[in-house]
Amino acid sequence: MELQQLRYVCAVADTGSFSRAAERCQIAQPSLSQQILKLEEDLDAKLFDRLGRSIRLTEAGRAFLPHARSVLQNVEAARSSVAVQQLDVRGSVAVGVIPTIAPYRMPGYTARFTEKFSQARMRIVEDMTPALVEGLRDQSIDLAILALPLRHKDLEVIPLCTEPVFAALPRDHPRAGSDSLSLNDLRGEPFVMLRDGHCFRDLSIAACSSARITPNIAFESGQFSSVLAMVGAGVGISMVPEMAVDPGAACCYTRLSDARARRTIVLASLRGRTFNLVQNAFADVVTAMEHTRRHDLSSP
Amino acid sequence: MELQQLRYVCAVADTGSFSRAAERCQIAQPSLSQQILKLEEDLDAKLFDRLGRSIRLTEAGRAFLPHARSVLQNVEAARSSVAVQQLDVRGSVAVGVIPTIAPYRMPGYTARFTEKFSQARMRIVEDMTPALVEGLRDQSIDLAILALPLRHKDLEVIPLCTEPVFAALPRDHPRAGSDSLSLNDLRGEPFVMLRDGHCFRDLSIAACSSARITPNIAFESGQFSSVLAMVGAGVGISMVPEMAVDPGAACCYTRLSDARARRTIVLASLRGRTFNLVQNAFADVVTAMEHTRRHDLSSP
DNA sequence: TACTAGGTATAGGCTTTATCTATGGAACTC
DNA sequence: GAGTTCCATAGATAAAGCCTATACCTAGTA
Repeated sequence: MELQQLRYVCAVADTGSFSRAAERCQIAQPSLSQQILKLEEDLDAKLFDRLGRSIRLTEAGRAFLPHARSVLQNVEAARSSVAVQQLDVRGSVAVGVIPTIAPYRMPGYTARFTEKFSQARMRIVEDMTPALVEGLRDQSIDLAILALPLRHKDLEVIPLCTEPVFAALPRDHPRAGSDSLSLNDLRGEPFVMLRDGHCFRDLSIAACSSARITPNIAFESGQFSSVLAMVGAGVGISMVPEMAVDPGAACCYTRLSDARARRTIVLASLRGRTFNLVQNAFADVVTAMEHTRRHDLSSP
Repeated sequence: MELQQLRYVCAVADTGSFSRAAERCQIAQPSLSQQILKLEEDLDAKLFDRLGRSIRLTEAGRAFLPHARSVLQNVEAARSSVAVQQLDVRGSVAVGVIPTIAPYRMPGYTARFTEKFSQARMRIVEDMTPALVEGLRDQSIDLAILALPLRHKDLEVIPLCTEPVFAALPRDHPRAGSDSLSLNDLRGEPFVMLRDGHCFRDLSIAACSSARITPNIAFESGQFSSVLAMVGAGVGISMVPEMAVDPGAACCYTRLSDARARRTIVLASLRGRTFNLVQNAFADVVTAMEHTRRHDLSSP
């Protein structure tokens, strides 16, 4: 049984004639005849009585016809369900973001995105990198904004920006106000760091390692605002990415010259995944905003 | 979109793998891959994400899948609706019969038929030939039992029996008790005849014409029982087919030797029509019973 | 790193089949 | 009785489905 055959049956039932049905179906009459015969053979039942000039449904035909119509309607429903889904601006997107980016970027992303897609359902998950990677894999989140390095080959990343890392020093620190600073200059200082699990902690420690420093960690916190507060209180020094630099905190910031003192933010997704309209749009917003930011910074 | 493609999609969704789906569908994996790709192209949407080893439905796929399953179920429903209809012993049959046969044969037919098909719905229409022919054409009746001649090329007839015609004479008629009689012997007698419209009236008049008689019609009635009663009362003579011969009536019967004095009963149906199980069974019962009757009459 | 295994996409050939044109045959019309 | 209409049949052609072989990719492993 083929869908074409069902279309032909319906056409014959509607027009009451093989010839007119063939015309409506845009095929030659013998082709339609053959397909009807083939279907009848397949079903082992005649569907039409050929009574000279007129064609009439047999009882089997009357039993079959509503099902045939139903199948064809269903096929159209299947087709349009996909089309609607493809264009649906009410789709949903789940975005993961690490805590050391979330407060600085997500408000801007979501505001811009919601302007254009007010009907979309958006879910934001703030968690650390391993949880987000897992989320991408099990598709509980669609996109993630996080920092390199990422050594998962099943993920696809789009670079968003690379930002310098700044040393955060108490205002009364001897090096406060320096034009330039490297980690080597901070050897032996007590460090305030993010808690274990934060990728920026790993980045910081890796940068220290490159500078042959084993940091002496005096305090740990889960967020930069606490870190900066502790630095301002003189507990130690720290490193923060540019976006976390807060002039309101009682710290001095100096850009670190170390090659490793850079953080690259990326938009990550599962390699090979397909996205809906809303998900693609969110990704577009994020990349466009970061592109604009680079442009704004470099031009003036 | 083809039904095969829908089967493949369901198989992939069920097994989570193109290879296993191909195995289940009894085809080579590339063939299945091609068909899925073709469908995706047709729908202009990816249905599956190929993520290395595992396959997952996209959102479009999730939207599409239930419709695909529904279509396939519907196709099966269509197929089985025909199969059930073909085998349904609860089908219906409408049988037309002319009044000059009905009382003599229908009781036997229906009794035998109902024995085997107690669940069938049977409708019996007793009317004269033109109405029955019209009924066959508009399919308000499926089969008709009537007498030749029938010169409608759109009808198909199966002969059931050919019976002699008897002269019915009052018991005190001079020719009553004759071994042999022809219409010529009855020239000038007053005739009792069926009313206009009955085909046996036409047959009777045609037989008279062949014998060069223009019957003088003294009385007309709608049924043989009245005819015979009038004959017995001496109103006139008449002609009746063998099955109408009633020893209980006050008549003498003598077989007419005229070549035209014969009635052929047939089972008629619309040429090219298709019958359900019950209709075929009724036709079988009728022909079998008439065949048996001929056999019973000829053998002893 | 290289190699194997598991899985999908691509390429090329073969076979089936849906469609076409031309024609036959039956029934209806003028 | 010729012409028309309509469905079925026959033979040819072109498309499409399926096959085998193979390339390609990822993941796991020596």
